Amino acid sequence: MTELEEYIKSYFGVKQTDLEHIVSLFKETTLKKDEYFLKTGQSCNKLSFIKSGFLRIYVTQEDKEITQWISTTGYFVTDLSSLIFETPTRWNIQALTDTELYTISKEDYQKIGNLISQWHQLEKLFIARCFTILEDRIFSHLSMTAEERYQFFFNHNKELFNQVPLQYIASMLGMTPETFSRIRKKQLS
Amino acid sequence: MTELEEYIKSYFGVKQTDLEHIVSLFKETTLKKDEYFLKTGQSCNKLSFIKSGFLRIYVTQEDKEITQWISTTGYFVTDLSSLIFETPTRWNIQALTDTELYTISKEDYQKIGNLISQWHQLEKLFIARCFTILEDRIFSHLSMTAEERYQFFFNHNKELFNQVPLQYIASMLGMTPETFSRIRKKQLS
DNA sequence: AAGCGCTCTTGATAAAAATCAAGAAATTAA
DNA sequence: TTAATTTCTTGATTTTTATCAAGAGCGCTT
Repeated sequence: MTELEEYIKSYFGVKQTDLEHIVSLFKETTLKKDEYFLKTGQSCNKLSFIKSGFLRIYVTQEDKEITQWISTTGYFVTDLSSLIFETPTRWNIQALTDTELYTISKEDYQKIGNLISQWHQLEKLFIARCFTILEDRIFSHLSMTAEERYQFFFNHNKELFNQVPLQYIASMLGMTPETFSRIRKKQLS
Repeated sequence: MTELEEYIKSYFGVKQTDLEHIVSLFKETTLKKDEYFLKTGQSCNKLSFIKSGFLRIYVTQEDKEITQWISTTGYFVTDLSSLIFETPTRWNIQALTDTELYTISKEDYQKIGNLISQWHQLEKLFIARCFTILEDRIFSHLSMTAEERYQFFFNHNKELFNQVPLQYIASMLGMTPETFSRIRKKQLS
């Protein structure tokens, strides 16, 4: 679980004994391609760190799917709102490829707070970071055209473009696959 | 400061002595119309609860202004990212009307954590709530047309429509004032 | 290798939204 | 109250994006 340790250490700088304790609560799990991590209506009862693979967060709305995000190696996946407030989730989270995860249950996750004094502080920082990412995303919708959103996302996530179906990236950027394809053609030439 | 007390009590359910302590750290402040709460590039060093009035959060970009949000009575105003990570803010926050606030400095705010054991836990919940709101907003951009966003926002924030310039609401919903005006005309008839 | 399903591309067309420009309407100031 | 300023509306036009439809490319399976 070196990657997970590295992540927690670098982001949260907890001391070694706490770090080991936290990491020990995560178990290795896997998902086969197309299996679900979470389904609409369920309450999210786990948090996972992605060791390898891709997961797509989406909803189905009137016969079409809207992809909210694609998560991959080195990031966490969960439904924060559902995990924290114990509400039913709106999202489906499905594996786009075979996926390896380090997973902690909600119960164990909640226990950490009792064992490590600064945990809520760290959690706060983690959620605040997620908040900041969303804030940037909203701003991109208020201030950029589809083409600009494409360009910006491409510059920051080149790898993704040859590893997952492009239609999902189109959706998460708020455009149709056709528009995505036309913009892409322009950028390539 | 009854409103502020009510808010903290109902959202965070802290015990009475803690509640009084927290509230005592807030000071009454005011802003005249058009004065700034925060300006682009500054580090946000305060958190305020709005007693009365309206504040607009916006940025200037290539000669035009993009409004990110309008905050009003009964809500908090700050730049969370800047407050927590001590980074320079991208936003301007300006009073749209004369405004009364209950304001706590970053220093005092940070002190609460040392004095009230569950504070970070409560902070976490607060930020998670903000996260959820942004998540909904992104989803509205991925799944709704300008007209649908108008309708949805109108249904949930009717009051705002006759209290602040509509161009700002247009901008925060991601459309031009002209488009906003045309949609509005349709909805009125 | 042929057939199937899925993804991506392309073209034609329609719809949505932005832009530009002018003028009302409403607010604020003199 | 009138003038000045700001905000909102309207129309004409352009640009952007979505929709619809068809076909190309590609990997899988058998």
